[in-house]
This record gives sequence, structure tokens and C-alpha cells, in this order.
Amino acid sequence: MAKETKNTLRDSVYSALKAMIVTGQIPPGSRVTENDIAAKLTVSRTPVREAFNRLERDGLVTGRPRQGYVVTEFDINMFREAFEIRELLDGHATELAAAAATEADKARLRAMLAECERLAAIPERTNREKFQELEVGIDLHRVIAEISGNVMLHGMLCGILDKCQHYVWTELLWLDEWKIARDEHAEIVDAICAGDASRAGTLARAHVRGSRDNVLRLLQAKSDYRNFLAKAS
Amino acid sequence: MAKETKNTLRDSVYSALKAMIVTGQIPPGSRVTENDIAAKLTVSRTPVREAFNRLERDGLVTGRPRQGYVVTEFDINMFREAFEIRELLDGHATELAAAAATEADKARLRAMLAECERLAAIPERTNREKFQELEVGIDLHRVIAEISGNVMLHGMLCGILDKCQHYVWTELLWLDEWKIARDEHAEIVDAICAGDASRAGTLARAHVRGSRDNVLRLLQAKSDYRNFLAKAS
DNA sequence: GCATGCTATTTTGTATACAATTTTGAGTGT
DNA sequence: ACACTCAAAATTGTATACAAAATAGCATGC
Repeated sequence: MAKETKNTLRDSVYSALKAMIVTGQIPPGSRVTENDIAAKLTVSRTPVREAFNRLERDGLVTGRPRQGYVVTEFDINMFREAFEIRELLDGHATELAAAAATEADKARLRAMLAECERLAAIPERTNREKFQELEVGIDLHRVIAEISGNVMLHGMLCGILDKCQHYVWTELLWLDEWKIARDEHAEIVDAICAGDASRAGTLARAHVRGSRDNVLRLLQAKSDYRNFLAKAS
Repeated sequence: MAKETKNTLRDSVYSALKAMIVTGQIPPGSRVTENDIAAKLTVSRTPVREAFNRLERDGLVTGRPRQGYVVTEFDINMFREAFEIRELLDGHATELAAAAATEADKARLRAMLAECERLAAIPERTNREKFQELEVGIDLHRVIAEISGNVMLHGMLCGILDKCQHYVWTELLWLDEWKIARDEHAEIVDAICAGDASRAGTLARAHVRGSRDNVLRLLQAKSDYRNFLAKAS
């Protein structure tokens, strides 16, 4: 993940806050105050404010006047919407990438696949290594969007992935069906390397739908479980 | 266009600046300083800064550290990218809208069409009335996206339309082929009202491609003209 | 005349002070 | 025990002061 910490405080705070949110260190739904962050990062409130403004525009926090900011909480419906859009954008980006990928691009994609395999093959891996595998898997989609050559498409897709990423850290760790995702990623990269845009796009769209189903099933189960607990008490 | 001027200065400044940029009052490529805007709106620099932060996130201005902000200048390639994404998103949104539109929604769309026709039928209309027609035409797409029910899709589409809108004010006024757009809009609304998602989506995608071709042709002609001038001198 | 270097101005980056508003909690009366 | 009022605390909204950096213009030397 590109850290991109420019030399202004505002950008550092923005990166730091975004990382904390995306990785779930600040859990969704929690309230965050400017003073807390300013104190924690030992800066004044001004750069913190500006960072919050940008995060709000990114959709990662929502703030109401004089009531502070809340880390955006995604419900099932929002995920459904996000994946619906991802199917469109990711599918198209993958088609474009298949037509535009240079040899260097293809090597880069294959290297990322190999890294995933390596991380997956570690015998008794820690959570840190699981996280790494997940992150590389998501980054693969970012890189494909970058290869597509459509800068705006890349930016929008990154925005959605940022918003969806936190569920990875908080939820998806429970799942262990990652082999499917690895295989699908490999197929997509294969199609891109073969220059088969149509197949690559179809595979990408199916892959997004599959991810969506996994996530939605997981969230649904969690919701049911909460309801069960509430009724039992 | 929803003005949405909340009661904080920051939001007012944001709306005001955005309107000035989108309508081309501040032309693309021009430099804008915080002090100028603060003085013009008689507020301090703080809310202006925050507005700029959000606008930068919207992609309407680009700012480099300690060098001020510049209204984003779109070249042909950016428009090509934007329209490529619009074809995806607008097409999908229109499909969804056709499946989801209530009677009230349909009435709203028809009213917007009627307003376009009314404005187009005015005998010797001023620029102001031409602008209005264009704006309603763009708003139609925003409303369709809203009707789709996918909030995130609606937001993203509005973001792209905002970015593309300024060309309308600066360039498209030269064109006079709006009747085509009006007819296409009418066809799309018809398909939505008939609940024919597939046809609505196909029409919407074709409509976006048509708009793209118009805009790109215009920009290309302008570019050629500039080159001609440069060589002649 | 032209390049170079220095200063003066402009402009943003950051911190802090103050105002306005919302929330919270205690206290009182019923 | 409950509701209501009022005040204090917490929190953001705005303004301003100061620091740092970049730009522009002028003077100087060749």
C-alpha cells in the first residue's frame, strides 16, 4: 500500500487517520473528536480538521455540525451497493487492462500472485501474515485498474476499495475460503496476460459477485446471530 | 440544482466556489488564492481552506503545497475517460431506474422533459435560458441516478457530472444540436416509464456515447484551430 | 545585454484564541 | 421514582497571528 506521506502535516494526519480507519483500529461507528486525534498525533487541531474534511469527502467518516465525526458504519445494503458498482468498474478496468498491459505490467501482476501464494503457504502463519495476503489480494485489483490506463477509473475504484477494505480486517478473517479467491485471481491474471479482454472482464465480474456473496452471507449470519442473542436475553 | 447550503460558513463557501467553478465563472486553469476568495466572500481564510480541501477531493481544483490552487483543466483525454465511466454508470443507473421508478418518479421525469421543451421553444431566448435548458438536461441524469436507489452510484455519477459540467458552459453553447439530446432524453424516459430496463440501459449508453462524440469533436476542432493559429503566426 | 544572487512580497501551513452550540449531568420539585 | 430546568463542560466553527516556503523583482557583476 503506497504510504504517500507528503511533507505537510495535513497529509500525514490524513494518511494516519485513513490507515487507522481502513484497518479497523478505529472501529466503524465509533466517535472521533478532533482533540483526541490532535493529542494522539501531537499536532494542532487545524491539520486534523482538514484531514477530517477529506475523509468525509471520501465517505470514510460522516460529520454533523458541532457534533463531531463518526467512522462510517457500513450496513449490508451499502455493501450491496458498493459491490454492484465494483462489478461494473472492476469488470471494465480488467477488460482495458487485458488490452493495454505491457510485459512489465504482466510481470508485476504475476509477482503479486506469487506473493499471495507464498503467504498462503506459510505453515502456521500469524494474523499479520493473513492480513498481508488479503492486502495483496486487494492491491491486485488496484494495480489492474492502474494498468487499465484510465486514471479516473483507477481513482474511483481505489475509493470504493478503501471504503470496503475495513470489512476485510474486521470480518473476513473468519472466512477461510481464500483459495477460491486465489484461483480466481490467477485466472484473471492469466486472461490479462493472454490479452483476452472479454474473458478477463467476465472473470473479473464473476469474481466480484463471488466476493459479494461471501461478504453478504457473513454479514447476514452475524446479523442473525445478534438477533438470536437479543431474543434469548 | 440542489443548493444544499447548510448553515455553516464552510458549506456556503464550498457551494459558492463550486458553483463558480462549475459554471465557468472561474475558468479552468486559473489560479485562485485563499485570500482572494476570503476577501470576496468576506470570511476568514479558515472556511475557505476547508472548502478548497473538499473541492480538491472532488477533483475540481488541484493544489500543490505552498503554491496555491488551480482550477482543474480538462484535456481531451480526461473527457474521454470521464465519458467512458459515465457510459458504465449511467447505463446501469438507468436500468435500475426503469425497474424501480414509482409513479411519482415518472411524473417527475416527464416534468423535467416538459421543462426542457418549454425552454427550447422560447423564440429568441437569451443565454440564460439556454443555460437553463442544458442544466435541466444534465439534472435529468442526476435524477435518474437518484431513482435507481443505489445511493453510492448516485453520488459517484453526480461527481462526474459536476466535473464535466463546466465544459457545458464554456463550450457546448456553440453547438446547436440539442434537439438530438432532447429526443434521446425523451426516449430514455419513455423506456423507464414502460419499465423496460434493458432498452432504457441501451438507450442511455448510446446517449452518453453520442454526447461524448459531440464534445470530443468540438474539443478536437478547437485544438486544431489553436494549432493552425500557432503555425500561421 | 544577460545571467546570477539576494531580498521583499506573496501565499500557504500551523497553532491558538475565542465564539457558538450541543450535550450532559446535577439538582429540584412533584 | 420521574420529569423538568438550568448551568457547566465538551466540542466544533471561525478568526487571527505567526512561521515557512516559494515566487518575483531588482540590483549587481560580467
